[in-house]
Amino acid sequence: MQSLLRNFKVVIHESLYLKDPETSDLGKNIVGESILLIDEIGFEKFTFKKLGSRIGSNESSIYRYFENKHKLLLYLTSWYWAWMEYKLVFRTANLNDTQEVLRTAIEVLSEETKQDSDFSHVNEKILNAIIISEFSKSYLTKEVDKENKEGCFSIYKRLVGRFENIIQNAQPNYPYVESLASMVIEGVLHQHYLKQHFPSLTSCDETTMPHEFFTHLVFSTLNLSTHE
Amino acid sequence: MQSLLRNFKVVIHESLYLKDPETSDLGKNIVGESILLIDEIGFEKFTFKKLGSRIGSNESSIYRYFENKHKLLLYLTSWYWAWMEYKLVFRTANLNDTQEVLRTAIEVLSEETKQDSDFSHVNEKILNAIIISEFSKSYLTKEVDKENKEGCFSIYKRLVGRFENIIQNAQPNYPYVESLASMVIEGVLHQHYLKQHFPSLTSCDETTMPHEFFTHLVFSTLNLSTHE
DNA sequence: GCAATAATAATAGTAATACTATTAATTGTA
DNA sequence: TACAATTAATAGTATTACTATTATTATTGC
Repeated sequence: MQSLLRNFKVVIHESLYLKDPETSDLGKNIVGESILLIDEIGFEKFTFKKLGSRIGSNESSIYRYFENKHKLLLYLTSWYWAWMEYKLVFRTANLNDTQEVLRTAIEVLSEETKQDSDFSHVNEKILNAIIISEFSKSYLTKEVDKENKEGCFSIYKRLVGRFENIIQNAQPNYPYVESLASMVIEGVLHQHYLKQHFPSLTSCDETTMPHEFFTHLVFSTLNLSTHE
Repeated sequence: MQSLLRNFKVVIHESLYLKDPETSDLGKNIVGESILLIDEIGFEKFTFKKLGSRIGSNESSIYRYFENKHKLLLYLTSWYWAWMEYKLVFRTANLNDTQEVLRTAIEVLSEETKQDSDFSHVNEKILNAIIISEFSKSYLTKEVDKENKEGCFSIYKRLVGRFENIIQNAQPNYPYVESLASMVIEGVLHQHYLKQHFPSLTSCDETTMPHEFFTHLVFSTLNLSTHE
């Protein structure tokens, strides 16, 4: 997988940037370091000025790549979901059994990113961490409908759509595919967050992984046995 | 219920305010109008200055009640969850069957607030709307652990705890109560948001209510029949 | 009814944010 | 070498998120 990922280039909707950050060292640096800085100080306190001084570059140079920090967040989240989609498709590719596909999909969606796969300027482990705490902020805004029309969330929606298909294939009669798919993808992030900050509100800990909870949930909701 | 609610006074942890807004007209006005203003322009663009000019009062006067806008949001969300807890307890009070209690609880948690119950300065319908789009922002911050220790989220945690008990009573063997409870409460808000802004990602629409999806989900996960 | 006290309003001021605009310096490429 | 594109540096603006001070208005205690 490592080597395959080396050839993986994320295609991000061009309304999310002014200049494609993949086309220059500065651009890659902006993306790579913004992930680390957002993780350290949180999105609210993150500014282009701070990022500039961190990468030894100027505030205004960053503005040539991204309109503002919100668009940068949209870029990073799109990157993450494109990467997740890639993992999902790859890991379920050669499976024949629809239930096996479903089980694997839930695993891919809910597993922690253990280590930086290190095929690019992006640290996926830390990107995963900021998705858990910042993703919601990318769409819980007053501009959501406008940005949605512009295609800012298309990668995420495509991923949810893929997961919907996987669910539907495993259980063609289930009537709430869309809600189940979106709830699991969002719920996984939420459970990871609770594990870190509100342990009393989750059953997930060192011994119980989110994926166990979600596998049980989805399979019993779909009236399928988990073979466990 | 209307008349009972008239006697209902929400007790909010005092670390969330500098001066209890319930003790003056200005305070009540701050709370009441902040809900409307946040709903109109969104939490990011909401400022005490704008609120001040809206209520014909001064910015600095608002600072005597709330340390900053984040604390005000914590106050409003606590108020909402306290009100929800009240509705939950009240509506499940005289039910004997544990499954009936569970069904009702899911209904209370996932139903839309249809109209302002008008027993206070708070418009619950609009408060419900801002909870859907702003609640996550109250805890997805770098200060979450510190504020959690101070008790800022205790009402919410208590509500989740109550729902956990309801689930556990209906099915004592279920191993993921905490996660199921927290996921449903959060998931309800998420499905409502999707319904408004990403209809393709949810099965909920004019004819299908979130509560149907969640009832089916919870009952099948707990291996209980829904009698439907 | 008056004084004391508390609450509110008005004003001013600060550091930081979220940008935009202009010009200068550097680098790549034909 | 030249000229185009990129990046850096500087400056500037309006707004935000406050704090501090003083003035005014209400409330309550005696």
